[in-house]
Amino acid sequence: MIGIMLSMDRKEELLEQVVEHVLEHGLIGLTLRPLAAAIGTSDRMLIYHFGGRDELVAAVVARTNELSVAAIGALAPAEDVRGGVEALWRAYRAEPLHSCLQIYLQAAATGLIGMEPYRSVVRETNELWYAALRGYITACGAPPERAGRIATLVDSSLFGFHLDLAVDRPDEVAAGVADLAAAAGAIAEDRIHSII
Amino acid sequence: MIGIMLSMDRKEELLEQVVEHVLEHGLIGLTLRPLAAAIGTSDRMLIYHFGGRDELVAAVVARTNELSVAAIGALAPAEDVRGGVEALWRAYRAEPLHSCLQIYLQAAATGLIGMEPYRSVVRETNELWYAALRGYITACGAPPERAGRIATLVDSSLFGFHLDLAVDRPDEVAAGVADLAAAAGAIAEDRIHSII
DNA sequence: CCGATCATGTAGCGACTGCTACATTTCTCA
DNA sequence: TGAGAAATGTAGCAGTCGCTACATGATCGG
Repeated sequence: MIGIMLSMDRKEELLEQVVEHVLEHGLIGLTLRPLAAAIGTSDRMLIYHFGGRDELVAAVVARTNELSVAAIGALAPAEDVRGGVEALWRAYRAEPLHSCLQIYLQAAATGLIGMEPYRSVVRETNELWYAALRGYITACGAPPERAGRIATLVDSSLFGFHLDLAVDRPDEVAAGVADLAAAAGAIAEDRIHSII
Repeated sequence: MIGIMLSMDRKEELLEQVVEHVLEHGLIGLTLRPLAAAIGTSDRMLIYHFGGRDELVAAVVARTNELSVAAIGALAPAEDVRGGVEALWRAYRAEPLHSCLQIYLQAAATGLIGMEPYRSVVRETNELWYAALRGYITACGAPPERAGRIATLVDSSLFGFHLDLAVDRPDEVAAGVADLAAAAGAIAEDRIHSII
């Protein structure tokens, strides 16, 4: 029993180190031997504890998603939806969310072409992440019947901004986020008709 | 001279086949031998004509971006910006833009972790793509002084929707696009203050 | 028709991949 | 304390990677 407990601890300890390494060096092109050497173990042990590369990758993606969800959970609700969107955007640009979203991006891009286990694990993480985002939007005062609609708009757009910001145009994105926040606020307060 | 012409034609011919294969099977994990076998040549010849795997990948990303820009260029301008955003969204979901954007996503995700040639070629394609999008927004009646702001908002958000649509929630995205189109229209007509 | 350049086939190199067989050490618990 | 399980080290397997040396067709201008 204690042996099992200890082995679980060892696996958990390895996972934390692997996640730390992946957050810094990326998920695409990850291979066992360089990874193992970087965290002071061997490919032999990674396979022993996780069962194979696929399971290790799935565990990493799931864990980084947990970190993302926890980061949203730790975010203090803003006064209104518009302030919430801006607070979300600040969180997107800070750690740990910034690096976690990059991992998600790499997993999603790989999963889009059907590669497992990326495809499956990304689908699973999406539900948890979307629920967390919808919860935060609701906590910011969005009416529950429109929280899902707002969360979808904000989720997609902020992720697009995140990618654009990382790739190019670091300045012009700010205005876009402000516009998005204004639109989300208008939807929340049912003033969306004024812009339609 | 004719020999050179023929060799250029051969390289171009190979590139078209490679792009066709990549559009279908993805960019991440692309390797020379299976690719060559699929299009009826050998890794030896791909390296001979392109110089190496990196140059081949860069050529593929640049070419798919050209296809994307051409698709935007072939898009008839809408009556207003709001209609333009919805027309863009329809184009995003149809070929060839749908597959081209998936290639861009994979290249961007790989370039984000610093891997060359992805990082460099994605940066180069971004400028052409952004210019094409801004041009279309302008053609739809956006005032030039706000076309860049609108294009950034629309580009980031629609790409986020594209990713979300491919991964999950195919239904709930429609309302988000409509909201985005409304917001873009409001910005274009300087009615954005009404929602701020 | 001949030399030269281009194009392609053949074979293989060294490195790396995930993974495994086997032996060994370390630890736990009766 | 000793038996058994868990954890780890060592060595290597079969496969794939990008790439290249070498030889051979193919095609051209002179």
